[in-house]
Amino acid sequence: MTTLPELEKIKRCTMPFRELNRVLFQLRTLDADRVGITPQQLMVLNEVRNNPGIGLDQLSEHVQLASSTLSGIVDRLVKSDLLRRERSTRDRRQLELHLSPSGLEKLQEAYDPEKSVLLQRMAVALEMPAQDIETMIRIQNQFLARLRGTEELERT
Amino acid sequence: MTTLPELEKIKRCTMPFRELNRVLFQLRTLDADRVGITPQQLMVLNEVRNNPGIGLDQLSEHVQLASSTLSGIVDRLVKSDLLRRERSTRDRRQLELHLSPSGLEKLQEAYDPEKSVLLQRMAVALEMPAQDIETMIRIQNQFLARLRGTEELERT
DNA sequence: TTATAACATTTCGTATGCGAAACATTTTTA
DNA sequence: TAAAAATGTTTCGCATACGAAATGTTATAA
Repeated sequence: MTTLPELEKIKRCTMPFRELNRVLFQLRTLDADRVGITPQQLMVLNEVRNNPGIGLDQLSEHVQLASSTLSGIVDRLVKSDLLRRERSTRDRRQLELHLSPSGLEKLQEAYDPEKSVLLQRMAVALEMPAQDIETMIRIQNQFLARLRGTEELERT
Repeated sequence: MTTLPELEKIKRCTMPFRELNRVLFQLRTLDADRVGITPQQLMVLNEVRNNPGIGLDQLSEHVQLASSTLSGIVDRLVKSDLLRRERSTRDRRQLELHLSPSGLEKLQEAYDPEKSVLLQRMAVALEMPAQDIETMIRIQNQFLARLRGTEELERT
C-alpha cells in the first residue's frame, strides 16, 4: 500500500491545483452573476470572442471541458441569443460559433476592467516576477507531461 | 477593455491548472471504474481514511468541494455501505465520518500500488527534482494568495 | 465505386457542483 | 436568562460534467 507520507506528498502537490480552480470559479462567478449568466457560460463567451468561428472540438481543448458538456452550454447560450451557431459549409460536421451582438455586450459588461473582480485579481497575480510565473508554468507542464505519460515529449 | 495579450497571459497561466485537474480526474476515474465507484467517491473515501472522524466542514477544506456537494456524495457512500456517518456526542451539529470495512477494502483495491494508474503516474511525476516541485508549490501558493487578495499573509 | 473507419456533434443517464435557504444546535451577546 | 449570532449539515433548484452511444458527415481503404 502506498505509504501515508507518499499520499501526503501527492495531496500537497495537487491541492494548489484544486484550490486555484475553485478560486477562479468563484471570481468568475462574481462577474457572471452581475450580468446574469453562469461562470462557465462567461468562460465560453470569452473563448468564442477570442476565437471567432471555433468549433466544439477546438473549444473543448481551449477550456478543458468535454464536448458533451460544451454542447449543452452552447445550446443554452444560443437559446439566450448570446451565441450564434452555424454549420461550416466546408464540413457540415463542424460548428462555427460566433458571439451575437448581445453576447459581446454581455461579455464586455462582465469583463469591464473597472468592475471585473476576476480581471483585477488576475492583474495583481500577474504582477509577480515574470520569471517566477515562467518557472511555475514550465514545471507545471513537466509535471503534467509525466502524469500523462508523455514526459519524453516535453524535454526541450 | 483588457487587451488581448493580457487575456492570453491569463489564459496561459490558468490552463495548466485546468489541465491538471482534468488529468487527475481522468486518472482517478480509471481506478474508480475498476472498483465500481466514481472518482469523487474515491477521493472522499481516501480523505476519510486519512482523517477518521472528520466532519463535512473539514472535509470540504481538504477536498475543495462545497459542503452541499459533499453532503450528497457522502449520502451515496453511506447508502452503498462504504462510509459510516455518525453524529458527534459533543456537538450534535457535527458529523463523524468513518470508513466501513467494505469501504476500506474498496479503497485498498482501487489504490493497490500495482494496479492504480493514478498512483503510478503520480510516482513518476514526483520523481521530478524535489527543488522543482517545491518551487512550483511555492509560486502557486503566492499566485493563489494574490488571487484571493490575501497576498500579505503569504509573504514570508 | 463501395465499404469501413474516423470525425464532430448531439443525446442520454447519472453524478456532481454550486449558492441560497432551511433546520437544528451551539456559542456569544445583551 | 433570553435573544441574537454563528456553526454544521441538509435540501432545493438549476447548471454543469462525464463517458457511452447514437447520428450524420467526411476521409480512407479495399
